[in-house]
Amino acid sequence: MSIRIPEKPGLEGLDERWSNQWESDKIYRFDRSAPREGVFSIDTPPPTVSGSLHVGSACSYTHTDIVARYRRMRGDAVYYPMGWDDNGLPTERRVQTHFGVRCDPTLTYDASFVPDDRAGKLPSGHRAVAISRRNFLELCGRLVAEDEVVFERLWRRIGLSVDWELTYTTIGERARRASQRAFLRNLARDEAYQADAPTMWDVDDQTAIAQAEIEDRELEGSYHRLAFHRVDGGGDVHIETTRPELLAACVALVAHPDDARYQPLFESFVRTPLYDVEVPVLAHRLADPEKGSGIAMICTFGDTTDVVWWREMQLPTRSIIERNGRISEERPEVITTDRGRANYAEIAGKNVKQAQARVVELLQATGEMIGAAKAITHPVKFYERGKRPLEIVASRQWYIRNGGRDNDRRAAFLRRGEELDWIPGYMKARYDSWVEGLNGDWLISRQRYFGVPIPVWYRVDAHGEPNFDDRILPDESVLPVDPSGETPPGFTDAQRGVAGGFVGDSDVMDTWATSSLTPLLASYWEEDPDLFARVYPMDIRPQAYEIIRTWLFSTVVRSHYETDCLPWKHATISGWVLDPDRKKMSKSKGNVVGPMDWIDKYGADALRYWAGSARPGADTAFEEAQLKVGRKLAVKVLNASKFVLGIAGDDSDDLDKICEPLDRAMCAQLAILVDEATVAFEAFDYARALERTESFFWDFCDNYLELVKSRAYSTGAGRDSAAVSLRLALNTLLRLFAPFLSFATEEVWSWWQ
RNA sequence: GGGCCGUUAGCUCAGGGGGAGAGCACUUCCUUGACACGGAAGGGGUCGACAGUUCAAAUCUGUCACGGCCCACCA
Repeated sequence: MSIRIPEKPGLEGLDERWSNQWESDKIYRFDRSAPREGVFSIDTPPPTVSGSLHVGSACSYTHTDIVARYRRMRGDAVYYPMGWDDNGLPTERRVQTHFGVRCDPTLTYDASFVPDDRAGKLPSGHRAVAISRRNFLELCGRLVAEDEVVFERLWRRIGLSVDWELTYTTIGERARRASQRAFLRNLARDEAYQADAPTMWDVDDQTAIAQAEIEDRELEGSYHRLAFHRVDGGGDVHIETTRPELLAACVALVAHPDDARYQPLFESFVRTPLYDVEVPVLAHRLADPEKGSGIAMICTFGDTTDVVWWREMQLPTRSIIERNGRISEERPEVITTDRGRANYAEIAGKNVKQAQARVVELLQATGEMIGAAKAITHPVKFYERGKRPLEIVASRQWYIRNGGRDNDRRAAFLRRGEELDWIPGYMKARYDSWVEGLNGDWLISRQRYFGVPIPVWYRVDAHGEPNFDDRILPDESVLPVDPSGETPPGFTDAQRGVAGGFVGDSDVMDTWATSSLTPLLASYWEEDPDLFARVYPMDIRPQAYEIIRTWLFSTVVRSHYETDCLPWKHATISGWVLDPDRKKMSKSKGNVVGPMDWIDKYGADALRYWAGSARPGADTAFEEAQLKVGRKLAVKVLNASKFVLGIAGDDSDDLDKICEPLDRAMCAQLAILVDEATVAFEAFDYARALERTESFFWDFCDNYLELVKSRAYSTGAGRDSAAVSLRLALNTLLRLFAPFLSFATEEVWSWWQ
């Protein structure tokens, strides 16, 4: 044994040195011979690489690393992969702004295309260059490759003990293959299906959106009171609406069956203002007598209640909003009067806002709007990344059954939630309320480009029309496929889009449809059965609470279908990192704190310490002061270790030499600490383990070390007792600290071993 | 409308039936040979409010208030 202790130990350079050493020694490689019961496997969240890196990411990934390091010290073979979520709309958007391009799938590939790297810095008037789908996808791939390098550098720097041979991306070939394979199996088992139905639609991104991606925002709006005219000449019926621009899409009025005011009108007809279309007055339980005038107009489609009414009462479809958010140029056929046509021409081609303003002017001019608009604020549905309210558009989409329309499945998924060990336990309530509140199946198709293609072709009939019920599916062995570029078996490319030929499904799957497979993907499902059996189902899913309804739930759904079990035993849910003013950090607010600068200033251990003090599930404010405390602690560990090893570096570990009462008392306390920390770690309460260890350690330094100093410098049995005790304490404390202060403890270990 | 979490020192938070705690900040002092990126001493709180259970409540129960969040509704 040789002890080489630096004259003046310091933290400078430890992060770089040890993270490089760990990688070159490959000490975090998974042991593929470990039996399942000796494995601890982690379904690492693949970070969205186009997202911003802030200390929140560093914090939650450190939590998982703390757990991983603890399990490894307990003797487990830790399976700790890393994925990159590069698939999806965030990347497309970044490519669009970064390179100043937009995808036009009608263009052909231009191999000589060179993007303008300065485009992102050009003035906003700069027009996006239209490029082919393939060119666009190439740029996506190029940008995410750069992003992934930045992420990996950060993860290594904060000391994540990831097995860097186990990386995957959600757009990579393995992910596309797994995602398409899982989809085809869902389809074969009737867990996936296609339907032409009204769906929530983002008019800017021009794609359908799933319920899980929708959020409410409070918006200014106003009630407009409109006069419908009774066909029997009995006068007017007044309704109130926040969306007068949809008047041309009105298909009925509706009131509650028990509402005496409107009972005489049920089954009679009224004429719409401006357009003179006759619509029925109907009764339905969902009509609320308390709202507005108690009678509402049903439009196809103003909100989700309209969809319910439309479906349950089998009303006609009279859509006027196009996929781009503008009023259709094509007038509904039912508008036949001259003034109806003229009034429609006034709004055709306008966007929703413009159309609303014009409709109100027209209504005021005809006197069919009663009084002034009443300003209100009301919740409006938005795509969570969107800028304009969602519209409801009828379109053909793919769905996966998630219990939203099926009580047996819903109950099965609620039971899966019961089976799962939630940390902290109260996070389960979010899962339950989400599953209980589902109002439809999971819409997985997106009318976008940078995603996993839906692996389906359709036969084209003799008239040249695709028959969406006549599907051609690829064999699993040829996956992944791109139906937009590849030809189904038995066809030639010349038959694409022609009568008797085929067309490829042009949609891609939503990114959650692929990331819901991370436990399968990371475990090499169907690719390495031996490995899969050793690591799946996995032990933990670490993630943030805000994606319980998306990532966690959808993963439970997919694993339930594919492997008939939970994908993991425990879900460790981390909180948010807030800025020092307790506001959520977000790029748009400009309050994002980047981790690298802080690591440069205080060291990775300081950041790990700060992260380790955050309790599972709790929001944490970013505090520079805590980094200073962490740094101070790491320095203290180095100095105390230098002292202990300076005295007892060459002593034995013969515990029988511990004879002094003071030493024995300290060792007894140490044993209690180990028990407490172990219990805490086993329950994933790393913050408590850290707090107990830290508290013991400072007391150890300030009191025990001072008391024992003179004896330790002397000779005889008392000195030996002190020396052996010091070695034991240091050895133990280094282990307890190692999951947190991984660099400082590794440094000390290297002096000693 | 239903639900979850929180409210303890100036700040960040731990504790969880019987002494009100830690770190930071603040005050005073100490270049003692592991460490000045250190150490010693100290001031500072009716533990959100009210009621109940109990010999005893910051801690358990209930009600309420405030803050944050989730779900539903959203004409």
